[in-house]
Amino acid sequence: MENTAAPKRPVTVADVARAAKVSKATAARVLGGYGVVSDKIRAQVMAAATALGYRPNELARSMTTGKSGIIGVVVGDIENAFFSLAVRGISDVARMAGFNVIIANSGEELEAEKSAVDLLIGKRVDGLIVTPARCDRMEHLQDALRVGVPLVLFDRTIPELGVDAVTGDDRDAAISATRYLLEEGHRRIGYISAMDIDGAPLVDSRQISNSAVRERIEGFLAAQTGAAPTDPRHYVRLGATNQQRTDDVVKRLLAEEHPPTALVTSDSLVGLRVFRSLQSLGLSIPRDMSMISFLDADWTTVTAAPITVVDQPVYQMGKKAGERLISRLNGKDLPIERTIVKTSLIRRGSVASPSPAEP
Amino acid sequence: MENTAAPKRPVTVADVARAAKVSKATAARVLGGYGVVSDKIRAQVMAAATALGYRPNELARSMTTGKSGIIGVVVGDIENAFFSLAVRGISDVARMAGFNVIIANSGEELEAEKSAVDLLIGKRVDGLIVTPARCDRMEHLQDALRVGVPLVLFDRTIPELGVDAVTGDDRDAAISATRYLLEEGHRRIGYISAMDIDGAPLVDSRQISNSAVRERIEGFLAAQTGAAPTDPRHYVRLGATNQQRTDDVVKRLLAEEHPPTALVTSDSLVGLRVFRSLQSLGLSIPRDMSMISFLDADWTTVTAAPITVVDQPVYQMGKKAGERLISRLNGKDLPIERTIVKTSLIRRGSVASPSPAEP
DNA sequence: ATGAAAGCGCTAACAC
DNA sequence: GTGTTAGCGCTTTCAT
Repeated sequence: MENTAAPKRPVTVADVARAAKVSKATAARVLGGYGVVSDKIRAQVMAAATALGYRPNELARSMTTGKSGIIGVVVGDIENAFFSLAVRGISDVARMAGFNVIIANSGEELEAEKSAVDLLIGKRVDGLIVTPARCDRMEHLQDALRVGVPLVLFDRTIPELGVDAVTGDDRDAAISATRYLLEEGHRRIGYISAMDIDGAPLVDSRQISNSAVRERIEGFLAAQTGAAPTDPRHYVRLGATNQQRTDDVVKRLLAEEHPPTALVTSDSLVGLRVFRSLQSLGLSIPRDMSMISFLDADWTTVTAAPITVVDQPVYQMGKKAGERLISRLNGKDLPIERTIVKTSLIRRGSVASPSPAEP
Repeated sequence: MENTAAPKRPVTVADVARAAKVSKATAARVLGGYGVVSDKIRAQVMAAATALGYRPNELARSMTTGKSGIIGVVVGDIENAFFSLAVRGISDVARMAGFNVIIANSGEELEAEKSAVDLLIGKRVDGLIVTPARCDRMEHLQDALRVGVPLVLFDRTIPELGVDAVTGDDRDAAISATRYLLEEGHRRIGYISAMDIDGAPLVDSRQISNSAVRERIEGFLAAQTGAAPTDPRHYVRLGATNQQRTDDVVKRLLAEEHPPTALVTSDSLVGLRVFRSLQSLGLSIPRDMSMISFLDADWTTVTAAPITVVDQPVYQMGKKAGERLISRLNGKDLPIERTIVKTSLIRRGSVASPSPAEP
């Protein structure tokens, strides 16, 4: 006897109401779980509902309530372990709070980010968590604010925007990592990041539009004040966006008259690429080159010498961002806040003293 | 003078119509890009729209058209590189075709998968791509079909369901990997997977509810017919769901009277865990133990001996699944089809002949 | 080519 | 407690 046929037209509250011989409002009340209904009627309606195979139309529901129950998340690249872990954190708290998450990829491109935000607003998401590709372009984010969509920034911050942000303690983390290398005797340290601009030495850190990268570099430079024999900016290189470009960056760095004896890499993807470059150049870590990478990624524990890393509690960061947003969605009127999540240095085996001792 | 104030109440077609001094229908026509309107009026309306800062309410739009423009994707674990890559493939083709993707995590749990499917149907997704946690439970998927939501299975298949599926050539892949080990002289080969059941030796492969895992194991066994001195099922172990349980599984396997000389791991996460177990036991690859892992993951290229892997073109698989679904959404009436994507063995450095030669 | 009016499925006032 | 009635913002006949 099975389930009664294929209802091409979906079952609505009206259908259920009719079957249960009650008004639409009453049926809606039990189906929607609001208002008050007698147990008897409730049972009647439920019976009718399951018999007909009723499923609420969330669209219609959202439409009348004005809430979609969806949180929009715009990340730089979902393939990056950093973002997938963060998304997991966000999703977990979201699910607990009864929200769903819709994810969009910006590919770290401003235009894609813009249209993603636009689209999510069109879908009437209740709130937005965004990893802004650039911290100097925020019209689309102001748009979101203007239409009243709560926004939390993730990993990077835009102070002028006046919204919550959850980031790592990037400056401090970079300082710790750099100091550690300094203590181990390194005097020429390279810093490699993935920003999509040329691989030439850095001139002014303010030209870097990604606040996390910028702060990391500023910490890196600050830690070396008075300690480095030459301008440490000389060893800051951007543009490690893929393996080939990373190979170039690394090669050029090593071709310097006084090449660095240690490398700091700005995230786990760059770290992996740099590791491969070094590998293909036949350099051994930490004998020929020391290195520290940001993010405690999978691969850092299985290399011949496990990699010393700056451990960012990414999952926690995601959770924090989610919690913050959800608090706002639940009407809590909190002050704007930048949540800075502490990181720690995990010392493993990729750092050693430089072989030819420095003066 | 900036943008005119903060419109707490969003701008609707009616507002635009009023401002442009045309009827709601006309405004809707140009805003929605359908029907016919004179250029003059079109310009008028557009002007009014931008002036007021109109943004379409996609919810209302979906509500009346019955299409949400959303594809729902239910994956086992978004943190797993396998799934994030696949999602990327799906998203890319979806975006090109004008669809959005909403992702849900099942954590490989049937119940979570059920409610995810339910919820997505409630949100009126246009179609569904699901990685079924179990291939023997499909009521919720039949539900989807019953309400008319097109469905494509990913990575695993459920023949009885009669829907499209995109999978790897798991059986063949396992056969190739196993044969290769056989050719290298291995006679006792372990197979480790992550199914959430006990780590005891396998009795009957039909008890495995994940079709990909099952087929892999069947291929593994088939390849050894007549080649292995003992029943190869003895060396098939499940339950490597986390590092500790993997350590246990590996230890027990090595404690056998005749321990295996090579290991095949069912996916990159299990592979990583097994690698770590081996590492912590002080075993060197491939000297003390050979291994082959499924999936060409990041970490497999940076280990001291890079890992030989079964390379699954996951991104392509994701794209295929997306394309298939979108074709159906666009009304194409295709026959049910199981798309099997060919994999290949990438020989790197983790396989060597077993040290004490076998009789 | 444009306008008027009727819904989509649901919730939310407001009566009874 | 339960029923009645209005919409939400959009698309879509059906006239004009």
